[in-house]
Amino acid sequence: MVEKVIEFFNLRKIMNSGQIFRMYEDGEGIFTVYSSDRRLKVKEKDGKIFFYCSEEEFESCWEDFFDLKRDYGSIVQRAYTEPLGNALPKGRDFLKAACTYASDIRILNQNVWEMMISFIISQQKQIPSIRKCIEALCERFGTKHTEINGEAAETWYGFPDAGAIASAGPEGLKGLSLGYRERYIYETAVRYLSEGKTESFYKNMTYEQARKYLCTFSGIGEKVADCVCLFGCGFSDAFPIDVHIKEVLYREFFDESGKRAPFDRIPYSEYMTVIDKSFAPFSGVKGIVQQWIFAYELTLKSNKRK
DNA sequence: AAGCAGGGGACGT
DNA sequence: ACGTCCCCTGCT
Repeated sequence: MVEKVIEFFNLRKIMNSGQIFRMYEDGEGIFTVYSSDRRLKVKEKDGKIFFYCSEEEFESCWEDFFDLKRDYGSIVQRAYTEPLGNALPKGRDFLKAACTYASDIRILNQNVWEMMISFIISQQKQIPSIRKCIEALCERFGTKHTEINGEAAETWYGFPDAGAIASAGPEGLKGLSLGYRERYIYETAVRYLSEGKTESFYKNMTYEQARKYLCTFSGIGEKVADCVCLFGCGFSDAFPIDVHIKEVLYREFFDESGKRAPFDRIPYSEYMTVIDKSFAPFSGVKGIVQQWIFAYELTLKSNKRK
């Protein structure tokens, strides 16, 4: 077991931040995280974090997975001190509030292949349904793991590799509630397999190259590519733009001259321009700002519903 | 109770 | 720049 005191780290908020789907809270402050064929239990108690793994596994895997080597404090400080690229005072206040709420969310460094499939599944779906689909996919195609911890033996499944999905054939994904995404997943698996690239292939490209390359896979468009870049490839400048982000940017960061069309009918590229301008002080870590804004906007919405 | 709208999009004339 | 795609969920 590894015990740490970690600033800017909140497991529950990370679990609910939409960047990871295979993470569960089993009891008060006790979480299980799945990634590829690994599983980790983590506990938060009295300001300490307990990682239930060896020192060696922590250093070689989970420390990077949870992005613990990054100095989040300096990024947070920028949110309060640096002027924003645009002149809208409203946007600046919103960013500060978002940072105050969400600065303890880390951007995870997850498996690239797992991110590709997970975010292909995510399109036009809500989070609980995404979780169910991914879990079903793991049960059907993933490696079965059986561990005996003391008296209790429990079974869990790893995330399937491309070969397991490809060899099932084009009809192999039926019955998993994937809908039109079945074809995307199958085709992406076949191509990923045939190319035989490893994670480092994606991570060693520039962000722009990786993004463009990912978009050539079936079922991966700009938004999904940005999710893979940010949560998988380690490109912390990637800024996925979904409907929620569009709504916030439109409301808080657009000047009136940019508002001729409804927010959901303005193209991705125009939002990218606004982001580059508004968040220039965060160049290199724009994706972290995205996560603050996204998480804060979701809580605003869920509070409004009550 | 059946029917509708919408969901962290991608793709195609 | 538009409609269409599958499937689920929540609402009525």
